[in-house]
Amino acid sequence: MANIKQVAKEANVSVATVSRVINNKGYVNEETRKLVEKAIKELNYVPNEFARSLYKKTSKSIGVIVPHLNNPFYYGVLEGIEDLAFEKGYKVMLCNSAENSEREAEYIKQFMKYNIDGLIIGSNTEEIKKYTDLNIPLISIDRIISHDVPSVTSDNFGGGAIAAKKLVISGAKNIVHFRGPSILITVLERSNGFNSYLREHGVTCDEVDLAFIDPDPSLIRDYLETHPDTDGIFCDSDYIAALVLRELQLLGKSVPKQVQIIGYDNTSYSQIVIPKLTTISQQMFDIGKEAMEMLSILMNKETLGSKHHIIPVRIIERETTN
Amino acid sequence: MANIKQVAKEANVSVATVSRVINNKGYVNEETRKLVEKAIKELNYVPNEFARSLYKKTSKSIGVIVPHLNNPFYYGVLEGIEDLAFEKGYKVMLCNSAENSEREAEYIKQFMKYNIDGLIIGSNTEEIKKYTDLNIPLISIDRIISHDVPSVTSDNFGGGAIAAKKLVISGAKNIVHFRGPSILITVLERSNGFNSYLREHGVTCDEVDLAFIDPDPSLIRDYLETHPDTDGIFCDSDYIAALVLRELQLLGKSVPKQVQIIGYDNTSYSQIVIPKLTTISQQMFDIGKEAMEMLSILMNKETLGSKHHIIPVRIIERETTN
DNA sequence: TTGAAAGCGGTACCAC
DNA sequence: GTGGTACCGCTTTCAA
Repeated sequence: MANIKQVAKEANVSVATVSRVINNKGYVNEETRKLVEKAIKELNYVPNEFARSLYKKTSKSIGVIVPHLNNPFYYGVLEGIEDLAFEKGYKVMLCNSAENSEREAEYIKQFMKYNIDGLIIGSNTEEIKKYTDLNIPLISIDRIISHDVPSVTSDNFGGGAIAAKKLVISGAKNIVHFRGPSILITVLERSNGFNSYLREHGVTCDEVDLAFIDPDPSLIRDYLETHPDTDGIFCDSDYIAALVLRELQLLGKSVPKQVQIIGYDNTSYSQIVIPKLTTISQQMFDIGKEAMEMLSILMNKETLGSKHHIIPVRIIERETTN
Repeated sequence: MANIKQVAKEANVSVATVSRVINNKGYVNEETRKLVEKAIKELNYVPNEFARSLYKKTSKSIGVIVPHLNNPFYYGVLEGIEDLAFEKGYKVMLCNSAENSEREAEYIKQFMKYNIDGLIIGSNTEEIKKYTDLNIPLISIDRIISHDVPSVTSDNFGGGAIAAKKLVISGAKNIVHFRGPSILITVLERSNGFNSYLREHGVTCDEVDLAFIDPDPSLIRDYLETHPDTDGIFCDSDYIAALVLRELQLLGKSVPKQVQIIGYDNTSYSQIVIPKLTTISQQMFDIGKEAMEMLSILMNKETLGSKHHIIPVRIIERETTN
């Protein structure tokens, strides 16, 4: 691998001049520039980012922490982040914390060794202080971890409310919410939105907590068997909704005639089942993009207009509701 | 951020000694070590990896190029890679080429700026030379790109053959293969395995090419409508299989009585439909892990026992076959 | 067992 | 416009 010195020698100039050329900075004669560029090409020279970063104390890279990878939500968010980061010239160092606190800590340490310029967190494992102590620009996604830490979240409350509204308007009376794990703030927000609309309209509802990863179908079956009059179901993911639909069909229920279902996320699950799922669509890509946009503002030492951005959701009506 | 000098000052020793302590290398008095460790703790010191890499010309990081992210196969492979990489102390720089050659080239340039120690490619966009010219340890996943480049692939030929065998034994006569795009070598290998078993047993089959991302259901419907006697279907992904199942059900066909279906990948799609899909399971995680294992051998300048590893597949019989 | 110092590959200031 | 050079933070000889 050629270095700047060799290029300088080849072009018969000093390293300072080469540096000016590759950074497009300061005065350099057109002739000289041509010479240098020729040398660069000939030697196949690529500037060493370590040396550069060592001096500049910035790395043009950011860290992203997500709790899993096998989940369309984080997946989409990640794509949004990566897309804009690439455009802005930032590298993404990915940490899949796998819900493991030690793993996450080790990753953060690595991140710091690499002088990351900013961090996007979508994780529940650590206390806020661990992140703020890092003293670098910080954006939280999917939940607000503190008033001070800027965030991009999906409108979970609104999503719950929209689902409730649809179910109520369509005439459901006996409603159940198959939620994600209720330790998650996002799950609670959705619940709150869902319940508050129902309460206002004099409807009550049951709640069943399920894991997002590998939810246990027997919990669903048990509930449905013991509550045969259920006629409206809200699920915190399309995957759960597909599982619910499956159990209902095995029980001989007709959807949406006897029971209506609303899923969440608008993933491909919602389109491969019969009938296709009505679902709440989160703009994952937009969440990621917005987070990167805000982080980049912070990294440029500018200030954010508003700190907490909420990305709207919308209902996609398909065939599991009337 | 504290640096080595400050630590040295705090501990009243030279930077050389600090370096010896953090690297656990060379002689250092037990007393002095304690002193240094105390200073490190007090100043919350983390060695700067840029400076270190600059000197050592190695980065303890690898590059991984995948053609997409929204695909359970690459997803699983990535997890396998990441898992072992983390264990071995390597950072993973991810490139989602998004099937875009320019994007990939830009990423490779970035990788080189960061002195990656090795590269894992699972991409079809570039010619081999582009990769081998990099002159760093290289592993190809999912396909063999050249005799010289070590690879880890899934037993696609075997997967096709197993599916064919199952269908033939279960009595299917009019068989169709809903494939991925036939420009992909993996798709062709599966086809070859599938067809060669069928040929040996005197059965022919049709082939319909579909996109892996967003396959068009109307192509499936058209085929099924014009070939009502179809009784055995092999699909190159569970997602395609789920779509096929959906169309069959809409046409009033009973599965597996009238038509049998075999999917591919053993993803969650296979478990949410009724009936559950029989499918061919690829060990994505193992593929990733094996690739990282081989790469790490190469990076340690050791030589590989065998160059091309084929990871076996297995059939998971569920409810769409007899 | 420890320290001084050269050097890894760049950047940017200061002279000319 | 261009070149010399100190310096970024760390590793590793070499000498003491």
